[in-house]
Amino acid sequence: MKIGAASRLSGVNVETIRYYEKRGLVNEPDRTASGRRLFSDTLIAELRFVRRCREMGFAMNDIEDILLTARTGGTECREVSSVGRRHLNTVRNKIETLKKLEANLATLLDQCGEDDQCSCPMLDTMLRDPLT
Amino acid sequence: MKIGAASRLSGVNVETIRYYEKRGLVNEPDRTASGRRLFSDTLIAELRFVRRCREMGFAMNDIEDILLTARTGGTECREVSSVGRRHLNTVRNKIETLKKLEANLATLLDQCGEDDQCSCPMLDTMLRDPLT
DNA sequence: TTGCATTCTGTAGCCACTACAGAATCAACA
DNA sequence: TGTTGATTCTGTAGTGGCTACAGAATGCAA
Repeated sequence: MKIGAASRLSGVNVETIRYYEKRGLVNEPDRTASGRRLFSDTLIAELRFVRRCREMGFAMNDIEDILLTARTGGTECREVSSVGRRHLNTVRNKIETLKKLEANLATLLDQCGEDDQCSCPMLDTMLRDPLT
Repeated sequence: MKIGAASRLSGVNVETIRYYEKRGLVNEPDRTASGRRLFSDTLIAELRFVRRCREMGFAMNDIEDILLTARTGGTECREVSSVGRRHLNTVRNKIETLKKLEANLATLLDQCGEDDQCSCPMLDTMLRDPLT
């Protein structure tokens, strides 16, 4: 099938598919005589897999590693799950950072309240105090 | 003071200071006869403010808006705090997204366990199932 | 055959920096 | 005064993960 159908089936944007190909993330598809890409079911599955990994927040390098592992040595669990655990850590750290940020922001906004003040406590604080 | 000292005092990287200037985020500093930048205390304060906003995750456009408001009309609370509330929403959404992601990842990794399997459940799942 | 949809390649833009190259200037010391 | 090393200067290119074009070619239906 051609790239439009591949895009619909895999959920990956047409431009993004070409980008993945150029980046060497997925294999190059065959071509028609006139140069149009022809996608096999295998390739579609790979695209879908990449999309899911991206939705899980994996970096392209990680996905590349996983795909290489999957293509060459079968699906070696230890290899793959170590990438996964590393990523899970990153995600948890991000959540922690964002939670602190949320708390800080909420505190600042609380000071602002509803009233129509001339000077903004949030602005004042950020101009003056060190924040955690 | 020169850019190195300004960087130490404001906590903003030297290259980043020049970048902010080029972007028009902060005002252009005076120069020595030989072209070196000379930073006033006001400019240092502005840089520090920008750093704090960035640490809170504000986008440069938002910071630009806030600084413009602060420079022209004083510190109008409504203006500033609406930017703040918008940003707080963004942060909360991000946290929610990441939490779902964390749950998904943890589930997948649980299936993998400690054993030395030949096929990886995490990989299998991502190749096959739609994820929430 | 006309006209629209799809696809092609290649390039540039997004964000918020960071990392250089290569030149100039400055400050301290012999 | 000469020299060394630190700092600063401008400008450009790279990062990640796309997205958005331009301009050409091809495919397909009325």
